[in-house]
Amino acid sequence: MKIDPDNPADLSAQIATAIRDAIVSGALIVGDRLPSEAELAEQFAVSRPTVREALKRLAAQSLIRTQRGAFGGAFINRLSYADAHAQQITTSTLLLGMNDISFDTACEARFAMERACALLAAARRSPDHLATMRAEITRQAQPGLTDEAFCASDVAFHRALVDAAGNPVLSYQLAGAVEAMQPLMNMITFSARSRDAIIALHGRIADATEGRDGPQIIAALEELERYTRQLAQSVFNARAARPQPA
Amino acid sequence: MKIDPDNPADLSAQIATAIRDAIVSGALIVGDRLPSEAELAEQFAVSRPTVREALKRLAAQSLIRTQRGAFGGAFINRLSYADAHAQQITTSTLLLGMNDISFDTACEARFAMERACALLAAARRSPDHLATMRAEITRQAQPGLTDEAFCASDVAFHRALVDAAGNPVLSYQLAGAVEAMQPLMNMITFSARSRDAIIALHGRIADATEGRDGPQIIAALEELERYTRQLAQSVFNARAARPQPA
DNA sequence: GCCAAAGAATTGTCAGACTTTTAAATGTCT
DNA sequence: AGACATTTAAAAGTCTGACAATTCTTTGGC
Repeated sequence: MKIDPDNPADLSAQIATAIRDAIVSGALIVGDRLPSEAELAEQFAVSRPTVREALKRLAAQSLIRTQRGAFGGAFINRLSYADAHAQQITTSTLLLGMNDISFDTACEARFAMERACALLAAARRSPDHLATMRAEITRQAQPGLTDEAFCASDVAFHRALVDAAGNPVLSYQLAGAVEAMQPLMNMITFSARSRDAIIALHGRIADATEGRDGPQIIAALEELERYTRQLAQSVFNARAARPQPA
Repeated sequence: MKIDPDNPADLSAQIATAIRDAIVSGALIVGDRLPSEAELAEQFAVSRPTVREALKRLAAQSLIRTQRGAFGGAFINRLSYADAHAQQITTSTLLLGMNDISFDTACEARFAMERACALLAAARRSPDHLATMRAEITRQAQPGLTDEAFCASDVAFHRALVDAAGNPVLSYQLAGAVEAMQPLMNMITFSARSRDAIIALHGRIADATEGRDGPQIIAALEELERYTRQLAQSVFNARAARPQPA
């Protein structure tokens, strides 16, 4: 592992890249301990703060974890599903928030991916997943629920459907698509009538999942996508008609 | 933006979280300049190295970019598709590499998501996407091609299909699924016969895309998934029968 | 008016010191 | 001998102060 002092890029970035490459290539494996900061500083011929900046870069991506004290140090971290999930969601949320992506585009992607889970979910759903879905539907029907809580429950419902597919990789990939939509969905005000419509569709999805009827899940999801896009459209129209001054 | 000095977590982590939250919540928007390191150090009542470690964490996630010189500093970065892609691929690759996920699980997820693009790709494909697909098929048929180059072309082919769906969010989400499979696929040795079979299926996919026949794309993808899993199975069986000593 | 040089702001890097945490090693008592 | 307290050493976490490199602005000269 070497770095080039003449490279215009930050030394800390170079060191981080060198170590990251070693991890991705398999030269460093989960549980391995990196040399101490002082040793790394010596190896790369840089100062300890520079090494530390590099390590913080890796820590930000959950690639390493550090432990203080004797026999502490930096250890190669097993990237857990939870960590990957979290990163995926942050990245997706920022991507959607910063690049004026239309609601339609995001919505289309999200439902296209969710429909991909339908057949697997129909085949593999457990009573547990069904129970979660039913529970969230019940919650969504509660009268005093804020829009934000309604959205959160909506996400939980759909995550249960995705998890029912029984494929952790799929769950991880979908997390970004489903959860990153939440801030966009939060912009919508859900009237009692629109809530009823959504809850009815959720009911259809839950029924179809219980009956292991994949195509029916897909049909309901398609309808839900249509309805969601229409709802968003009307919100945007209303907003355009009455431009809110700051 | 405040931090808690009594919190056992690193100060740099706390500062990074505080700034990240400000970005995600929209308090800081693209192009904004953060205060200089010295000013941040004063605001948070920590030293400059600590602030720098926090900034490096954010830089690792492409949330900020720094610029030297007068009127330089740290600026909120627009998270580009390219950056998001790259992060997605690294995360997915590591997740797959570190968690002994079975080939079948990864393969299932990847094809489930790719099939989700089929209908959109059929509706929206441009001549450009078709040309890329055909070109990659031609490359795959070349005799002297290494297994690695074959895999790379395979990825390029599938990415063209995904891009044909004309939804950048979908392309971004799929990037992880498709590209992260590559290291796993590289473990397979492709005989001339298996290459022919794959190329034939790629041909079917290209034809169906040209003919805007979504269901046919899905059917071909399903067959490709079956064939890929069978191929991997035979490789693993062969390996199990003749355990390679180190 | 244009070009070159000086100046100032800001990040990048270094050296050294001190603090805090942690686990191993050692010692002590029952 | 075994259990518990104490010491010790290694390592990350943090701070201070300094200097180098970079880059924009301003000023001076022509």
